[in-house]
Amino acid sequence: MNHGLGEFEQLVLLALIRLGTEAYGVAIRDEIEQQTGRSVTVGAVYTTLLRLEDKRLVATRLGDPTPQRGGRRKKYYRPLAAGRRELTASLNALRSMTRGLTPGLELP
Amino acid sequence: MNHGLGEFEQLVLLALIRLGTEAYGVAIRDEIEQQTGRSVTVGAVYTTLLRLEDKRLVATRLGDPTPQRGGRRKKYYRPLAAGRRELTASLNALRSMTRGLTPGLELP
DNA sequence: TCTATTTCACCGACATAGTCGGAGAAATGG
DNA sequence: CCATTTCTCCGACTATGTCGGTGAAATAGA
Repeated sequence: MNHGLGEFEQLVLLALIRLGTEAYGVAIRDEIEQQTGRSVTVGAVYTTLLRLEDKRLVATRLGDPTPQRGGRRKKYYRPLAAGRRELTASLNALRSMTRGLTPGLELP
Repeated sequence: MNHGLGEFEQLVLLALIRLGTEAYGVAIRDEIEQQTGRSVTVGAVYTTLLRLEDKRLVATRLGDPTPQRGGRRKKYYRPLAAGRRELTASLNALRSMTRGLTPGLELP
């Protein structure tokens, strides 16, 4: 029986939600770096995305080539209902565990 | 180069903080089960605790035998400064990523 | 005392998640 | 066409997560 999502899986899922229709590999990497300040390689992102897809937590659609040098077709990712549910469950677990703790630790 | 804490490591660290001076194997397991509703084996807890100790994120002290049947000596765990720092960093990353999202996802 | 029973700590083995470097597919500009 | 850019994905390895089970103390009660 499988338990929750790993920490990085959570971050990737959250990036998908933040980016909406513009969520593809490189943008996801950038979003996580921007928001968390920690450096991330695209490779790590794609591997995680692949696994989330295997688990049917995210789905993809292909975009059109963009009119710019190297503008290869992008592959856009979006969370499925199951993915959102898992994410919510993971975050709720943390919320429960942090409830009542000193600010800075508590996840409001 | 190693990045943050895994999800379960976060939960264990949080349980240590919640339990204060009463944090030992079984109590930690129970606390996580109580708060998150998900079932956890003691083995999983001890393995994680061992690894956190290797990484110098937690320290231990031995208690006295308690006056009850089977009241074997407990081993109490407490987070070290480095452990609290790592935990805070992980939680802050999630806070940043959830900021601005619909309630239920956002970690206040 | 000695044995059954309870409470714990920890090991061994395997499954899942995280990380990175680099290969290689498509697209355009010259 | 060929160099260059943007992007996807593979292969290999490390780190985390999980569980079943072993066995060390400790006490209750025969």
